[in-house]
Amino acid sequence: MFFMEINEQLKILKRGVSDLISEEELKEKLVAAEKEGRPLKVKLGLDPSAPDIHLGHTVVLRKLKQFQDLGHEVYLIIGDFTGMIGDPTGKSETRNQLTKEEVLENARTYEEQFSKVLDPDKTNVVFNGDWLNEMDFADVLELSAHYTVARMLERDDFSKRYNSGKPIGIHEFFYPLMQGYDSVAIEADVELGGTDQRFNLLVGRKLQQEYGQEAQVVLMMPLLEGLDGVNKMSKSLDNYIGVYDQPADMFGKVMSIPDDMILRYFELLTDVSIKRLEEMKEKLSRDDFNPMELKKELAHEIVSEYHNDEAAVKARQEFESVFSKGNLPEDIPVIEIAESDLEAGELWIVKLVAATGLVDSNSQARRMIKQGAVTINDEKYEKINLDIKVEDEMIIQIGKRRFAKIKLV
RNA sequence: GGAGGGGUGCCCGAGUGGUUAAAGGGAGCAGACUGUAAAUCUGCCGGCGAUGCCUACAAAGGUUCAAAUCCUUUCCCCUCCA
Repeated sequence: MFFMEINEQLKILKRGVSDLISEEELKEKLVAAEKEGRPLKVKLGLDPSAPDIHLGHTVVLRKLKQFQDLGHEVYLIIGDFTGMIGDPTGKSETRNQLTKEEVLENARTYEEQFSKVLDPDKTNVVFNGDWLNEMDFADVLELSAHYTVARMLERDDFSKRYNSGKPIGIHEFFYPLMQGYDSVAIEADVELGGTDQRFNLLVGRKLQQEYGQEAQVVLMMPLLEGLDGVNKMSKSLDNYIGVYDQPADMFGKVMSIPDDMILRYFELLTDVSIKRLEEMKEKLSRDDFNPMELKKELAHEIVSEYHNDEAAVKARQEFESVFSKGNLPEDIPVIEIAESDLEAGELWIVKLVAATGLVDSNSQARRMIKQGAVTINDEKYEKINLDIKVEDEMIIQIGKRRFAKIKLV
């Protein structure tokens, strides 16, 4: 058959894994798969509301890719049903209920984005509405009868809310049940997820058993910390690196992570060997070693994965030019300013800075200037009662990394 | 159905008639130092061409010279009892 030797498979699959329930069961499944000549069904559930993936998501996707490369079958389950009801975890906030069209559109986007990591030809994309919509109330009751309130309250998030007097909608109990039922519906052998999904993943195991199936193996990947090195990478915290970020941007973002994240990023986001990881660890522990070098290497790896090698080399040069030597970046956003807005070719400095869109308001612009953060054509300005003669190609810089080029129209 | 508690800025959280654009902390931004790292120090952190004006303490009204603070109604949340 086409499978690699079991222990080799295990070794690959265990890399970077945070929790595996259980290794024994996974091994057994791998053995059975080989014997019966059928690939394992490996499942990942997806929320259809945020179709914009970043490197945090790729941690689990890369793991899926490993399964895929080993010849197993990957199922992406789009939670369209869930999405159309609206995820309640924002309590009083308005739920964003998605229409069928939006869900489909998002799903399309998903496939596109996932192909950055996964092999689209070997990936099955399915919608959980296909089976959840078919259930009638009796089916739902039966499903819910397989779980108890006490067990639901074991979930950290629920028990915390319950104990601190925060509301829990009954329907919220159904989210883990629905996700778990997805495993029943496709008869999953393995389900992947972040460590935050532990509860839901375990519900899947339990439900499969209740419905007379073998329990899925649960494989949890760590949640990748974002650029701050503390909170998990997420859009809402704006500490993410998007897979579509431009090379220069991507490179720069990697360079801004805290040093103690370097190894972790290498382990979870690149294919460098375990041996190499050990070497790096040793280097980093030495006092006379400047981690910046390794970080640049990391940035290079990541940029070349999502773009290409050439782009990575260029991004590095650009980075060194701009931040080590203080040169201007190559691509500066161009802001158009109408000449009719000027008075005798001049504009009040506060308005000029605000016009770049690099700050939100005149007041912010005013503050930036007062704080000495504003440079116009290499000259620093700290006074706000000043009109500036606006010229074409004028460069306005705020802080270290915000630039704009003026274009007169 | 009954009784009680509560809703403050991005988040947490003080504030119960004026001195409050609202203590304190966190996050964020900027400056210094650096390696766009960490740590540290400093400043900023609603809007407005501004020593003033406007908008803000769940929503809408009201009392008052003056309200986040008092009253009324509405909405939302929680706890206990049934």
